[in-house]
Amino acid sequence: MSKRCGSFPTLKEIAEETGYSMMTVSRALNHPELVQETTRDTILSAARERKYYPNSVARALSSGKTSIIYVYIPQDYAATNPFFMQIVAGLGETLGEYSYSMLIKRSWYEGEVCDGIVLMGLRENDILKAQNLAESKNVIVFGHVDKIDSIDVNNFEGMRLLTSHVLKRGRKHPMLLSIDEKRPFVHDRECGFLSELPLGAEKDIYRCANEVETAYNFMVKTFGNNPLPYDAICCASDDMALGVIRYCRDQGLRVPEDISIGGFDGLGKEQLSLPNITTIHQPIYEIGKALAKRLVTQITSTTHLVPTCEFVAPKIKKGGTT
Amino acid sequence: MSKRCGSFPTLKEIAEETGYSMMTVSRALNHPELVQETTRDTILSAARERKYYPNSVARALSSGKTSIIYVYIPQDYAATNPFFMQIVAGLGETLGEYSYSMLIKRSWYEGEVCDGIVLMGLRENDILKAQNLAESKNVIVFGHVDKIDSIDVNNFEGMRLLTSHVLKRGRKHPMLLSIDEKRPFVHDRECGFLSELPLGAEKDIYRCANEVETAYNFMVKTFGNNPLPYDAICCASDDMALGVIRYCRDQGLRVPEDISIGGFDGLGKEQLSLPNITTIHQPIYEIGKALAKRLVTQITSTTHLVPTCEFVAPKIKKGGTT
DNA sequence: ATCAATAATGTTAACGATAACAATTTAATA
DNA sequence: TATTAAATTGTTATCGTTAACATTATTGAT
Repeated sequence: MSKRCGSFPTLKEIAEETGYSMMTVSRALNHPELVQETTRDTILSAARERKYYPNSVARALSSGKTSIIYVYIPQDYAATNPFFMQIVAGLGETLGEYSYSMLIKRSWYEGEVCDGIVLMGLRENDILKAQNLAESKNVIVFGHVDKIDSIDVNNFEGMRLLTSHVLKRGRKHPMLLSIDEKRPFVHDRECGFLSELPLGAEKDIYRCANEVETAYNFMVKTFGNNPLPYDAICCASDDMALGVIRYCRDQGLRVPEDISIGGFDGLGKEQLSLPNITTIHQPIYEIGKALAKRLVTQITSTTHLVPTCEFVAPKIKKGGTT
Repeated sequence: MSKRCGSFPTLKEIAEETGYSMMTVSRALNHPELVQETTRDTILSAARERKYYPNSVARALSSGKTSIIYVYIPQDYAATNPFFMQIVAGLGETLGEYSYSMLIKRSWYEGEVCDGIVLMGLRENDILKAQNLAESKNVIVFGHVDKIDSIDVNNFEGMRLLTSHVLKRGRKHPMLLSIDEKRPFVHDRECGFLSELPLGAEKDIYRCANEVETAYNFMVKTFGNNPLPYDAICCASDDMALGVIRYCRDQGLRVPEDISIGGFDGLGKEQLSLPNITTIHQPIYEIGKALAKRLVTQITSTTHLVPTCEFVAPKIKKGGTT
């Protein structure tokens, strides 16, 4: 049978039992310094004995503060995506420290009642809605968005690092296997790749869907059994790198002796290959914590904060494939 | 600056604008069949135009229903633990289908206001509290608990499967590297191991902490460079199996030619070894979905449901280590 | 045409807490 | 001692919505 609130007392009952007004009871619990010591003791011990717990819903309605942060995980990503799971873990960790709870949602609209909102994986057509939302609510975004407080991985720098790394190891002709989506992070990674190469390297960028199988098939279809015109392959994800490694080995190429292969993400998949893939590690968990901290700052700040986008530089995690 | 509810209208304002009472507006939105078609149209279009969104907090206070499910992830587990993340993902998936939201918490007390509660990873001293809680609230537990609706992996059957598998492959003397914790799931796995062996096999159960390094060190300390008196090692987790594999290879033993090694969990770690570890795969994501479904049933049921513990049998995922 | 049943809307009172202001008591100062 | 400031407690209104009951309008049956 559906169970209701149980038998816990309300503030009113505690007030009646102790003979004080509801307001004094409320104060004894929330602002004990405003209440005389003796009454405070009376009230607090009565509350403890009768197992009084404040009703968070009533409190939220009255005070306008919910202590709840809405976290939106876009529906078009699997909920088990380690990327989002790590961010959520980081968020939860830090929000908890500030006594905020985290409400996970998979679709969003403008009318939610909460103290703050975390958005991530925004698509082009969500951005305007998000900027709107940010005018009346405390919002923080994972990913680079104008006019909203946001934190992003420096994808440009990440791919620049990887490209520079293979060049330093003596490779002359790297290609980039990029992701077949029009997303800012993809573009940034491509620019990072180009920044380390002479003009004209655009032709060395290839694109396909971000999956092991697809990357493998793409390589087969594009290069078949012909000799590869490249001596290094930078991949926009570790998944793709796994597919590419398989293709190269199929072709009898030794990694890293004959060809260098680098990945991007560093969320664990790089360990699925032996030797481990050299990858660009995104500190996702730490970013989750940083997002939470910034959001709390925004909520508790009394002055208007200028929206800022912070870029976190990822680090290279050297494996054995380069 | 801390931002408030923004400029969204309340139900009262919609009522005033359309000339109807608040109650009629409320009904038009929640029980449209009770309202005349013409008024319904007037109200609904006004609501849409003015971007009215019901205040979920007020609704919850008034109706006593929050549409929120509290999910407790024990504090002594990392929030990034794939085990919990997978369950949470499954929970979120199914709860969303029933329009429930999921509030992630890391510590719990009895006075929460919510429609239902999911508990997992309960310790001995939490169980009584949980049973208490379940008397007045809708509670479901991951893990076997008396008197509360719960779902658990059949750990006995899982380890029995693994043990039986290595025996069928011709091994004669398997040992079990179990986890050094007094938890029911550990005990069940040990019993599953024993069930396939002749009496006296208790002496073949060893225990250490559930970590790669610890398992490796334990093996070094226990068996050193002496010849192993076993031809198969069942491990209570894939992490431990990884440590054991390293030890065996250090000793010059070939896996699986000289010795069979099996793991438990099947959450991805089994792929970190080449060949992949033969493991017992726990369908955690599906269990998350099942937990959600059972909880929703409990919430919406009008009759008292007898608490049941459902055991889900895990399946063996054959790798190359046995 | 009358009355009962039904449909459509309205009124009042919660839900459980806190904010804002009012009143009282106590302490401190001149 | 008078007077004011500070500390303590109380009163009232409010947050935005829905449940329960009350009213009015409409329909159908006799």
